Parts: sequence; C-alpha cells; structure tokens
Amino acid sequence: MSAMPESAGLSRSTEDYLKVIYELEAKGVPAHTSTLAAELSVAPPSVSGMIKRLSGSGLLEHTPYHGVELTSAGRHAALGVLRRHRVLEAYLTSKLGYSWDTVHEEAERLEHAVSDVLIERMALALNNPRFDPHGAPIPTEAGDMEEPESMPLTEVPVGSVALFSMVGDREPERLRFIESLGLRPGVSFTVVAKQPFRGPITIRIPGTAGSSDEVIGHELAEGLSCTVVEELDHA
Amino acid sequence: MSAMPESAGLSRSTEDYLKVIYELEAKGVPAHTSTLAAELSVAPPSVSGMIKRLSGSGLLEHTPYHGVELTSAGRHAALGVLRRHRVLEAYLTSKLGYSWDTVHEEAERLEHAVSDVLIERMALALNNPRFDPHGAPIPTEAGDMEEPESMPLTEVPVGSVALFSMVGDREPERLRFIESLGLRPGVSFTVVAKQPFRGPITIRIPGTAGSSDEVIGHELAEGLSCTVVEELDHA
DNA sequence: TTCAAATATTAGGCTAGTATAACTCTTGGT
DNA sequence: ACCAAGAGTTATACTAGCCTAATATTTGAA
Repeated sequence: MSAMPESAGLSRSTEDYLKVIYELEAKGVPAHTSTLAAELSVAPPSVSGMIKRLSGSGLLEHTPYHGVELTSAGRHAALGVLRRHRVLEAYLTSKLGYSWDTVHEEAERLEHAVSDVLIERMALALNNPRFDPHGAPIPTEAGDMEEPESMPLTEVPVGSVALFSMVGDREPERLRFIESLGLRPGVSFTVVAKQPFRGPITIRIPGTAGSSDEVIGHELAEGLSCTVVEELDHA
Repeated sequence: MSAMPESAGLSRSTEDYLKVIYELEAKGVPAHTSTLAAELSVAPPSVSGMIKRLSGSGLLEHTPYHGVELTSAGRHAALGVLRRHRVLEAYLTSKLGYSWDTVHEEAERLEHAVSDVLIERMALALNNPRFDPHGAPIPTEAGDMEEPESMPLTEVPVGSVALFSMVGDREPERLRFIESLGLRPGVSFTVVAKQPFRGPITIRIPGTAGSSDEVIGHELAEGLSCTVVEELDHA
C-alpha cells in the first residue's frame, strides 16, 4: 500500500464504473456484466473491455463468467466519487437553488471535475453535512460511510411509525411525485394499511393542520427507504 | 444558421483549443500551429489533426501552412467557455475562499463540466459580476465582451495616474508576487519613473499610511494591463 | 535569387472507450 | 443428465486524441 500513487487520476468513465459497482454491491446486487451494461447504458462487450482494464489496475477482482467485486483500492475510489457527488448535491441544493429532482444531473458531471480541495470547502460551508438532499449518507473524507439501517417502505409493518430516510436520485419525475405526497427525507409517518398481493400502502403524515393519508403504489414504495422509529403499537 | 444544433456538446479538448485560439486572436497574435502547440502543451502534429476536425465542424477557418481563424460559431463557443471560466473564478474566489493565484486551475477543469444553468445561478449569486478576480472582463450570457481599453504598464507614460486593470491568470507564482507589491485589479498608482533599455519601472501606490514606491522589472510590467486615468501632469 | 532553417503537414502507431457479430460458458427445465 | 437459452467473452472495427518520424512548404538571409 505504500507505493500506491493515491490519486491515480481516474477517467470519467472509470469513475462511473466504480461508482455503479459500489452502489450495486451496497444494495447486495451482484455486479454482473449485463447489469453493469444496463446501468451504464453501454453494450456488454464494452463492459468486458473496461473490466479488463480495471482489474488490470487493481481496482476490482474479476471472476470470468461471474461478476466483479471491488478491491479495497476500488472501493476507496468509489467512495471518493460518491462523496464528491453527494457533497455537490447538498451544496447546489442549499446554496444555489437547485431542487432535489434536478440536482443529480449537474452533480453527475461535476463529480468528475471538482478537486478534493473544493469539495472540502463546500462541505465546510455546509458544516459538514452527513446526508445529501435525497437522504443518502455522505462518505467522510477518510472514506467511511455509515449505511443507516433502513428497509423499503414495503417491509415496514402496519402500525409502525417510521422516518422516510432515502430515495434514489436518478428519476426527476419520480422525485417530483414523491415530493407532492409530502415526503422528503426526515419526514415521519405511520403505516396505516398495507394491501396484500403487492397492493398499495397507506401512510399517515402528521401535518400542521391535522394529518393527511396518502396511498402509495407497491412499486414506488419499494424504492423508498425508511427507518422504523416506533415498533407496532400493541393496541 | 437555423439548423445549427447550438449546444453541440464539445469535448474538453475542443473547448480548450477554441479558448486558446480566441485568447490569441484577442491579443492580436496569429494562431499558428506551433503557437497553439506551445500554448496547449501538445505536439504540433496533434494540433494539425485537431485543426482538421475543428474546421470540419465549422468552428474555424484553416489556411494550410498559415494560421487558423475562428468562425462566428467558433467564437461563440469560445466566449461560452470563457464566460464559464471567469464566472467560476469569481464565484470560487468570493464564495469559497479561493485566492486569485490558485483559482485558475480549479476553474480550468470545471469550465468543461458545469451547465449554463449553474453558471447563471453563480453569476446571479454574485450580482452578475463584469470582471473576474484578475480583472478580465466576463462575456455576457449573450456572448458580448467589453474589452476595456488598456495598455501594458510599460507603455504608460511617466507622470500618469493609472488603474491596474488586468493580469493573466495562469501563473500562481507571478500572481503572488504582484499581490505582494500591493497590486490588485482596481488599484490606482502613479508612474514615477521608467528606465530606458527595458529597464525597471517605478510606481507610487497611495496607501492608508502614506504612499509606497515599488520597482517593477520590464518583463513583469509587460504583463500588467493598465487603464490611464489621468494624463501626464504638465508640471 | 536561392537554399537552409523553421514551420506545417502527412504517415503511421498508441490508448481509451465505444460498437456489432460471432463464439463460448453456465445454468435451468425437463 | 442433457441441452437450449441466456449471459459473457473474444474478434474486429471505429473515433477522439495524443505521439514520433518523415515529408512538404514557406521564408529569410546571404
């Protein structure tokens, strides 16, 4: 680990691959060639080629015909990209008027161009935020990431009180709809009902003027991470 | 001009070439292959190749064995890059604590990644600044640039009062030295003496506690743009 | 006015990253 | 236990950009 040049100056493409692989691993999804190809919008052979280069650089481990796994160097680099992305999202949202549904795209391009110095200054200007506007945890400068223990809304038991903690940042349409329901990271709610057979879920969000009930489709609910605050009340 | 796709999505390299060509033209220096090669730190044949691509895209006019000239499309693109660069320098300096000698490098990378939306938000946050931290004029969103009438310090007559208006942004060392003399864009001074044979120039800078005289070498003085405020006083 | 030095271009090669077409490995259903 | 469908890889090719070496053009000085 001593002769490692640290900031190897990774290309934009390389950083994108590492970030996507990291995110898949974090979700427990194995990083197969076709998955990566779909995620990155490139053809599978392009992925095979890149995998060869990346494993040649020691950023990942490749078992041919099975998936890839990040090495610790690869994970470190991926966390760096993720920190840059999320600090950017936080900064652009709080200082430059971006909304949470449009900020992803801007951060996506800037994450490959900003220096670490700039990221630290942005983080400092925000008092070192721990979460981005979508509720995703921001890795520390050292490369630690506290993955909060959360579950999809679909798995929160009826009767529980939970906090809406996180949502993917890639689909503006979806984000705008979620926001229209009154959901933003940090909002708490009670699960009122869950229909079986992948049916909709009803939640109650307490507001200033009484509380409102919202009905959420199963598929959408699968993408909403929640942290349970209060177990099922034994009425 | 109607079927022009406007934002053609130029590559980083392309934008760098256009920017450098624009700057050379603005200085009245013909954009020859070897000049571009030196300016961009690439080999002359690389420039020939790029010139072929760029003139193929209608961004510049090439007269083989003589230089190139920007077309209006090329000039427009170059002014866009320049606006992004200078707004970034202004923003990073005033909002994120960058000093004028280090901000260039960061802006150099970001100028190729920021969207126009972000640039306009930064400009708005600064109340639409007209000059960057080095005194260079910022092109407007429409692509107009007011080149202030200025001359190198070496040409300001002895006895005149002038404003220090602008300096190149590429050399941190040089910028730190200039700053140590008390010179920043907007500072006014009187030319006290000029030695012949490319000798040093003495200027007097009024300060809070009396004024100080500074002696500046000819070569450095050639790079300092000044605006004469008060003609030679006929003592 | 001519020719050597300086400058520009072409020729040919390299890497990164992309693609398609063809071939190979793995795996699940019977 | 097999074998076809699906997934992965190799073969091949393209573009952008960069390089060095060789060639061509221009120009200035004798």
